[in-house]
Amino acid sequence: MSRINLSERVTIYDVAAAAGVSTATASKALNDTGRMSAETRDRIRRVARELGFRPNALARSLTRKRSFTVGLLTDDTYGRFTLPVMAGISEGLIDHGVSVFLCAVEDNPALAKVHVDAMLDKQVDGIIATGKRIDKPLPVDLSHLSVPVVYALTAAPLEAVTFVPDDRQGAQEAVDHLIAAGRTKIVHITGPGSFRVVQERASAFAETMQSAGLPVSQAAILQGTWSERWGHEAVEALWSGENHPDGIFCGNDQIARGVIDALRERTIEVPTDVSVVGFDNWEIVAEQTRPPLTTVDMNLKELGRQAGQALVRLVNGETVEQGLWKLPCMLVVRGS
Amino acid sequence: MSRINLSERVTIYDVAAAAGVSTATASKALNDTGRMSAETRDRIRRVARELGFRPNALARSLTRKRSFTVGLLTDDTYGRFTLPVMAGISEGLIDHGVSVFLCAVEDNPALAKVHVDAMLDKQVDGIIATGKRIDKPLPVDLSHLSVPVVYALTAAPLEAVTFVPDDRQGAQEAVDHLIAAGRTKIVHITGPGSFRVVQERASAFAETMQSAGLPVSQAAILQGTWSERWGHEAVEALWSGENHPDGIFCGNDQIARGVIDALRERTIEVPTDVSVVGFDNWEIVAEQTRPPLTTVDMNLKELGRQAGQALVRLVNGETVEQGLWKLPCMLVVRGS
DNA sequence: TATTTTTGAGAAACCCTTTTCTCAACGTCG
DNA sequence: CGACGTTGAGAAAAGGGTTTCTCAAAAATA
Repeated sequence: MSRINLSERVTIYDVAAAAGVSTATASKALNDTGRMSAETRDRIRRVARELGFRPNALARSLTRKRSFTVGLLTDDTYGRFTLPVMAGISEGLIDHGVSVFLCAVEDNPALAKVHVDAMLDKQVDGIIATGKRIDKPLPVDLSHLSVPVVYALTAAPLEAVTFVPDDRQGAQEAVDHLIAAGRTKIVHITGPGSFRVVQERASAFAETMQSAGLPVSQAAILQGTWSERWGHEAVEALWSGENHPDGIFCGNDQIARGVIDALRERTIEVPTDVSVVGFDNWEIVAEQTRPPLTTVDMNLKELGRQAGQALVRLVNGETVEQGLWKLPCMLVVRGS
Repeated sequence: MSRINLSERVTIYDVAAAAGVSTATASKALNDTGRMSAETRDRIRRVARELGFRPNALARSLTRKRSFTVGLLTDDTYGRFTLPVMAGISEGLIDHGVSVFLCAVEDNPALAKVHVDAMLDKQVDGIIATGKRIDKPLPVDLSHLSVPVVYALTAAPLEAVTFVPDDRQGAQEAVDHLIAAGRTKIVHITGPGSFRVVQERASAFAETMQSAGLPVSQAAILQGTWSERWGHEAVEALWSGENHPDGIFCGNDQIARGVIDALRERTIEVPTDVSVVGFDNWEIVAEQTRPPLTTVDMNLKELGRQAGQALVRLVNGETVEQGLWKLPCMLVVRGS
């Protein structure tokens, strides 16, 4: 009945005792459930506030069978894409009172299993898997868990709920921007063909050119590495022949940086002679080029936020349409 | 006494029933506490394994008053330094069965408070604060919490336990490397003086030069921005006068990149004519320069790991020496 | 053989909150 | 004035473990 609380932490027993009611009544007052007079409710709330009562989430989770906690699995420890996604997830979920367990698993299946088991033991309500590439899965199978799973920026089973940037739409916006600027001889300098995003952006490039009635040969798509050096080399190659392009759509910002530098070395004016558009909006690169780089932003933070909210909906028993959610990219127009 | 378990999850009641013992005995068998015959203990364990029993960490934490969970607060959502630190923390703690709550707080004090309160409600055993600069604190005061706090790569109260890279030692190794390569006219091209790391690396540069008996004027330290462009400009400035340096220690890898590019434009050979050393070991930059960049690695992952382990010690009631722990940097020798 | 000690295991309390059920008091209606 | 619906609040169980205490049986000692 009455308990003596020796620890410093204020419990609902303390609140109930101070307000002269039972813990049942106190709980109902604080959660705005049950029936009681308005005065009682207010009094309990006031007492709770004065005592600085904060419910123990562990005990609450135990009865509610909801921990308001989710797990976030990532295989990326160095990349620049994961951090904004994770930040978006964290931000989007804290609004719902949900906390996020961070689990860095590298490419280690054993480590991944340890993390997943630990999360499950801690009764997470759901799991978000995220990574560095949309065409490589995490080193653990999450498809038969007892909790819902959402994927963001990583490879996933077909029937899963997955969020990725809309590379096609982003590429299309980039090319449309070049065309709108009056460019007609446009090439695409991009990364290794083994990346899915390279395929997507390249085919969107080709399609957009065609629908604009512009010629697009296979030679207009140059695959290399994700490096400034490759941007340099590609420009060398292009300008060693005749027929120079007047617009260049680059597969990422680093390549674009190399392209712009190479053009300047050749005293070709950007954007007067040639327009350049990048991809990623990696501000540390895009804002430092001369002129500043026009590029495509993938809205990764928003992507993370949406992934988090989708998971909350699943946890609440609502349905979320399965499959690939492609979130729009946004063209950031700067000076190039 | 006997309970019927309708949910799919296996509880200790199920184990106890299947083994024909009480939950008290089952608990003791599984935790290797209490007294019982070896046969009983083995039998209970075997049954638990067969049933796939995994204890509910929530229930366990409630009685043990240890949640095996810590909070990780960061104000960095884009930087490249935080992710390895976080990964190190996560890795170092999972070995102790500890999970990590990720909280991205930007520079928002209200958001930070929400996160801290949520963590405390969830009974975290401790908190790690991490950020992007060692001279800027997080937007929340963590100094009077009921749980221990450890700081990593962020500004902290003097009496706190804090982990940062040893910038002085790193700078010293860089300069020593240049001296060992026979360089005598060495300059330091670095970032804005408002950064503490700039001060530290610069003064270590000066001291190392002096102890080697080499002249070091104030003009040998050039402060600018953390950009390739500044590396370019600095080289322009240096080579516009007489008396060119034969060794350059750069404040970060981007500056070094700019320096190397500018030198190549002037057909100055690296490392034949001039040796260049960077700082950060940002592989995406350092491995792409021509030649690949010799640079200082801050061992951020290890730093995170140590911060996590220090927190575990504090949580266990062990003492950890207060103050600034400066963890050694490591020179990565490549081609420059 | 009688007494003490050790051993093995279970009953019950506890951790903190939520939730269902019960119940007295009160007001309303016929 | 008796039957009945409301209202306000509490008792108790539940959630899944851990831990302290108790106690009978077995073993050791006298």
